[in-house]
Amino acid sequence: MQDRYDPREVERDAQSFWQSHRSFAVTEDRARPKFYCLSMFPYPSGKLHMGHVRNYTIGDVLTRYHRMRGENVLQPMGWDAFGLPAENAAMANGVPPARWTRDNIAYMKRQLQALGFALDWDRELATCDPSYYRWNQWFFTRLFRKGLAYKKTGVVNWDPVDQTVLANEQVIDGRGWRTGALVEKREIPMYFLRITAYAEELLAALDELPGWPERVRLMQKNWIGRSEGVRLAFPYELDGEKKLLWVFTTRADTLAGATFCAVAAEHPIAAWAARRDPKVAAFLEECRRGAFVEAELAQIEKKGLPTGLTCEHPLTGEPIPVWVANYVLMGYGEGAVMAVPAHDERDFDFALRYGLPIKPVIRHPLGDTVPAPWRAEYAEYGTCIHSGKYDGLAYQEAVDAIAADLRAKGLGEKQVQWRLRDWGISRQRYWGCPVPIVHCPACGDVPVPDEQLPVVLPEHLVPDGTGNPLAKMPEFTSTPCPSCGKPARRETDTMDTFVDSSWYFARFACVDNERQMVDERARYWMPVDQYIGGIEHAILHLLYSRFFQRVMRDEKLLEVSEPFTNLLTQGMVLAESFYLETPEGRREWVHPSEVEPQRDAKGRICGGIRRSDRATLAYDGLGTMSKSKNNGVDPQQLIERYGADTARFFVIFASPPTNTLEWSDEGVEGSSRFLKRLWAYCAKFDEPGPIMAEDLARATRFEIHSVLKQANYDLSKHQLNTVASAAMKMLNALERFRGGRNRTTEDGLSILLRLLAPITPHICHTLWRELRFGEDVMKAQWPEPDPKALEQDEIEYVVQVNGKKRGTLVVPKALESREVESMVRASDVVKRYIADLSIRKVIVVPGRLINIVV
RNA sequence: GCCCGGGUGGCGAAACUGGUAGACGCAGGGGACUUAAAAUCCCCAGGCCGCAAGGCCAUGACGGUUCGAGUCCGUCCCUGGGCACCA
Repeated sequence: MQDRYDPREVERDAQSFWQSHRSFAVTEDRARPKFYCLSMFPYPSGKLHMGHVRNYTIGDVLTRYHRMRGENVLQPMGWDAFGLPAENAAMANGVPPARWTRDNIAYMKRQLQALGFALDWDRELATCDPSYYRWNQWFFTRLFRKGLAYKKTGVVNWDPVDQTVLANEQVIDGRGWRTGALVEKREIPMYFLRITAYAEELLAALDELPGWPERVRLMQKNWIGRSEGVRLAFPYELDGEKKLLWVFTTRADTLAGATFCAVAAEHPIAAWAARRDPKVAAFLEECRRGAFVEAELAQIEKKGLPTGLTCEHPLTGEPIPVWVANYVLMGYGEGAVMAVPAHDERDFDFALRYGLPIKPVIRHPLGDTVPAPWRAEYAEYGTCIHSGKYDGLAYQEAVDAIAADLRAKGLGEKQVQWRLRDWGISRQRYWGCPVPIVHCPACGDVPVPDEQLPVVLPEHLVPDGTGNPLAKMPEFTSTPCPSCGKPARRETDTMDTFVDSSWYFARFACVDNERQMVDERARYWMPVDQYIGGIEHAILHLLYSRFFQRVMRDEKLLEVSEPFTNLLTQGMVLAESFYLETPEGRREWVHPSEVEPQRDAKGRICGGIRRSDRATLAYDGLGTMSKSKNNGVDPQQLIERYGADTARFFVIFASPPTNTLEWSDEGVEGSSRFLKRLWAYCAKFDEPGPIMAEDLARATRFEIHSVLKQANYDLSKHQLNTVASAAMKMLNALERFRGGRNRTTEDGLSILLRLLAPITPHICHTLWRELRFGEDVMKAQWPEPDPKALEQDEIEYVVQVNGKKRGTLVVPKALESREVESMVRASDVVKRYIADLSIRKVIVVPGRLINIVV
């Protein structure tokens, strides 16, 4: 065996062993428990980033651990290959997205292979392959026929110069990223998936996902957002016609305090008002150019105008003015609200601003009045006042009574409202899965029949930023209607890439099936037993996948309802970012490795200096590594310099998987040092050494097995950083005894190598063979601590006086608490710290600690 | 703004779900080896006071519960993620 650790050689040998033995190819095997371990597939952006390395190393550690436990483990890999960056790259370089994407896949695949992941590459898939996306299309047409996919208008960002739809990401400060033009909202027809039909089930089932982090379940719960309330109507008359303005409220108990109503800018009443009043029209125009994403919408100044319409209070018949306000969302509830300024903060601000009446109707903790400024107590539940017959009622009683009365008048009823909206999947973009619909002047929207699928996306096009190139391609758009055969137009919208990623995990089971979306094998492998991916996907991707899984279940394609039994959400890899503001106001992002950070008095980074030219840079804080901010650390250099095992060990050791990881290059060196030390220890393992004294052997054995016990516990909790620490502790324990193979060191080293094998598989593979422990460490049995090695005759108690540590006491193991107590009363510690004070109480925590209260 | 996390030495972290705060590492200091350096090995190391024994202070801040709080409760500060067309 070589003296020097050469990762390149070790990794090449191990990888070729796995390849020639087809070590990671798996098939259905009902004799063993199956374990489907999946990491979120990457978008092929060019090269792996640290987040990928972290994600896939965590997944690989769990995969190999479960394999060594004798389970039938599937770990596949694929590519989330459609998406916007490919179009951007195409525009920048004039290369078709297809070629850019496939080149990236080839490069990133080599990187994944270099990292030695135990992947079954036979199952590789890319969502941009027709063999994959045809099943998106097939499934869509089934949903369309069932009404679970449907068409309605939706709002998009419109760049009036490029005449194109922009993604939210492409809108910067309200302007198009390429043209700088003010972006407008535009309503266009789109296809939606009826996820709201599953809202109730998606919510209820969260309680039966013990393998998911509590916080993810909570986020999903809040996202789905079930609220119980009352849908009620304010009658009004328009052009001699009686009409109803419907609103939804969770606070029907405050109805008597409603002093005005407010409608969203997109509400029909707002449109009506705009036709009569140019000021309203201008306001709507302003809203149309205003914020689009919810985060901005929630922070804009609350503004509004009277529509000129007055309706009746449904209880009192009093006149209630109707306003249009920019804080009312068309997408939630009825697109209109009743405003109760006394008990709702937004309504309160709005009423103050426009001098609208504020009428308190709830007795809150601060009293019966609501003087400005706003206090959170005003919104609390309390008993009704100034509410006529409802006075004195508590929240629920009031809601029940009011709902019943409204119902009797036909002006309202209790309703469950969801925050969740249907999923708009149409994208006016080229590089995606074509929506399989043909528009026929005679037959309407006709789904493409199964035998004509897939609708193949032409791959040679290069988008130019002015709309979808498919729309300019008659060979694509002109097609006979599948229903009547007359000339018709093919839909050019493509699907949201979240559709692709909502079921790929099932397809890995049967990538080669050309006849079916999924088959028997998918029913064997599903659900995914362990899913691993970034916390940033906690809501959308995971919710869409849960929805898809249920629809597939209802289509009798799969049996289970939940796609992912256990979920590990890894923390993001963060890095600092710095930029130089150019004279034109653009930001030129400078890579952190080229920056000397500058710190303020508190030691916080507040800016930076570029090393090359001493330019002063602005600091943009810590954030996720991204191309746009030029702050990514390229793992390739790490792998080339230190080898895959060091890179793997480091990302596992640096931080627990769920923590965010603030990247720093220091520390990698230590991981490399540990592997070199391990190698050096093993290289001398067979050299003769001194005879090991019995008590040293016993102590070493105790150390190894107790560390192993803890490591196994940590593994079960997925706390992998301490498993890496455990391996280091084991090597430290073995090194205290220098050289020589004996029963103790052999036992210890074989445990160490097996414990470490999932993290650094290459070096462990080689050492396992070199030291003749066996043929393949991956086939070795997972180590369990020997209870005999853990036995101890004596226990060391910590002795505290009034909760402060004052000493220790070694006590024979078998003693009862009472006996321990009398021993401690006679001990030096008591003599020294207590002297003549009287002992009030002695608390003995068995096996651990004694606290004397004086 | 709303929803969900996190905050422990100079740095990454650990602490068996209320019981010895800082395991294991990184960076640092000292030493050995070397002509020298690198590599490797050994030792030291939370802060303050003290020659030492030892004492006091310390888990973002301030309160609370408890014999005992990094851990539980309350308020506040800082910070990361998500907010539906980035993936």
